[in-house]
Amino acid sequence: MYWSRYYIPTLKEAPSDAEVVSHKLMTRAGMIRKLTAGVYSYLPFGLRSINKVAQIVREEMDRAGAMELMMPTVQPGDLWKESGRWEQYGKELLRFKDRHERECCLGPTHEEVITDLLRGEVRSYKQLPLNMYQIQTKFRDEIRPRFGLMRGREFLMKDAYSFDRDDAGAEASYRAMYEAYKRIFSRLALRFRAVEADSGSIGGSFSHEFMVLAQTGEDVIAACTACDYAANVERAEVRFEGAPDGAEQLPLQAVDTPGVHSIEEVAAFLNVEPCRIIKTLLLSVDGKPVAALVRGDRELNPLKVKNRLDATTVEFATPEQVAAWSGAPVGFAGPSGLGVETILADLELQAGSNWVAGANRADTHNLNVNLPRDARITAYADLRLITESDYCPRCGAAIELPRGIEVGHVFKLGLKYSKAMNAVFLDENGKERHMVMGCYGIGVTRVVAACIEQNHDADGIVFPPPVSPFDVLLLSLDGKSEEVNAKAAELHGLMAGQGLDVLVDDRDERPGVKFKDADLIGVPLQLVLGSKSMGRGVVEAKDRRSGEKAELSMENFAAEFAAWKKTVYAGWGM
RNA sequence: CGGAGCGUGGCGCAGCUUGGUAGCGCGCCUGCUUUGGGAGCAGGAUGCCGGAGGUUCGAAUCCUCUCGCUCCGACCA
Repeated sequence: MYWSRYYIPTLKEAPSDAEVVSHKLMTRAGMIRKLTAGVYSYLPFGLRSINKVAQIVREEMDRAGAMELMMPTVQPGDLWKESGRWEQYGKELLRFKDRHERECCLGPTHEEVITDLLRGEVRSYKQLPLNMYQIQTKFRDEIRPRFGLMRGREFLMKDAYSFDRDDAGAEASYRAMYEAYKRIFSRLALRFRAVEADSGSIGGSFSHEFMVLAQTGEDVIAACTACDYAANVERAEVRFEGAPDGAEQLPLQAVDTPGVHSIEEVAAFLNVEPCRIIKTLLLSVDGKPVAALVRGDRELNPLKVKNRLDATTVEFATPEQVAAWSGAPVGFAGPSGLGVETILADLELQAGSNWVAGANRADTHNLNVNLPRDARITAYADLRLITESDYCPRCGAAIELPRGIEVGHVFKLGLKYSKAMNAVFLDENGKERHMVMGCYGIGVTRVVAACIEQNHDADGIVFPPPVSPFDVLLLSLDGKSEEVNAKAAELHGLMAGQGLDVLVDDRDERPGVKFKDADLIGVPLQLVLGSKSMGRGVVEAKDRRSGEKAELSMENFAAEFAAWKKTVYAGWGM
């Protein structure tokens, strides 16, 4: 490919609405253009990268025994009513009516369609297991699209669905996908981690997320420094095995704390450490009041409350609810005498004594609160967010909290959809049974964005070779020289003959422009051909990642290029 | 959804406070020179100043409405 006939509209400046580095660089490198909030056109250069990722995904899905199909983007509302998600899914589901006033939606995911498809086809256990996938445009009307391709409304996703006879089969399908995902992200030369995750709104019991590690990630991972335990902090277990401190229980004492609301204010006013205070969070769990107690220096993980109570919604109480339930304004709720039926306390609170807590009365706190004596605790449970000072729940080693970008998610769906939509088959005994399902997603366009978040420098994108739109960028300086042009064509043909995608920058531009653009667009292997180096019989080579330069002799180019390429790829762990 | 901000040639911005008929840098086109890390000179093209309404002799500028975009928040006991 010759740049003079290709379209890569590079920009010196990023548009002012681009905030994150992948969005800026993808725009500047001529990969994408925004059409409207969260919706992008993929330009030729960007699409090549997307297609490279998609191809690797495809190969590994096929290898794992999944079959590619393609389902519709426009889906009938009736199907979603059948699964119950027409009501559940909320505004992210873009709904509209067709000319016959029939309710429709744009597919944010395809459980309903695939379940509907296979329930009409699969009759016998002999036809199972099945795993089908597609690589297709999804639309999710996000509350707030942002970060370019990282959280768009329209994006390209690979979604796979497995159907099995029983739990053991479903487990095998899940493991196969988990392994396929590890292969995929390894092949893409990304630094990633598979983490335990909450299963979220799609449903199912547990799941794993695949996180591309990057400082700019929206998710925080709790990762063990010793074993391979890793979990989304939303899910990460916190072990507490401390014994009661055995201190003498002092009498409960109310003190005036006028206008003292927050933990920091209480700590300062009463001159106690935040870790000696009980934070009482009032929550509305499926509309009912629940109190959750954690140590003052800790943060509640609402998801743990949700899972503990097997609830569907957990929200922080409004100031009005706080007043009604605790009998005091916000800032003075406490466990003793609290008129809320369900009071959960974090494990850490079981061990301590003589706590400071709100008194459920305006401008008043209690000293020497001892939970067994002064409060009615429904249950002690792991309720809080993990911190860097906690230890691995598996092996006890130190925990670190790197950030990541979720690029893949594997779920066990169980019978959720097969029951709701009556997807059944006949087993060996002629008995009707529900298919056991799993679903597995990879955000293809997000993989490209996440890849750039992870791999860039001050000059631009630093593509890992498997994700790069082209394998080699050959800068042809001195484009007016017949000799240089002929040599460029020769090298292009030679490398293309090795199966490489080669881009030759033959534009009528000054060398500086070409160098800058080369670094910006991030092709991993850069070759420079100009009168100067030609005179010495060499081609200059630069590893975009390390910046290291080499010289390849023209006489022995094929061999020297192959060797150089190998060392560059080795730097990527390939 | 709540809060804040921004819409002016392709991109980045100034002009708006104090109304007088639009400007800068980059990019683009032509020519000459230049050619190893975003060249120089000369010439040139490109704006319904987001849209609608209003005030005014006159609106990019003031007022009202509207559309679009961006950011922040949704951990507070």
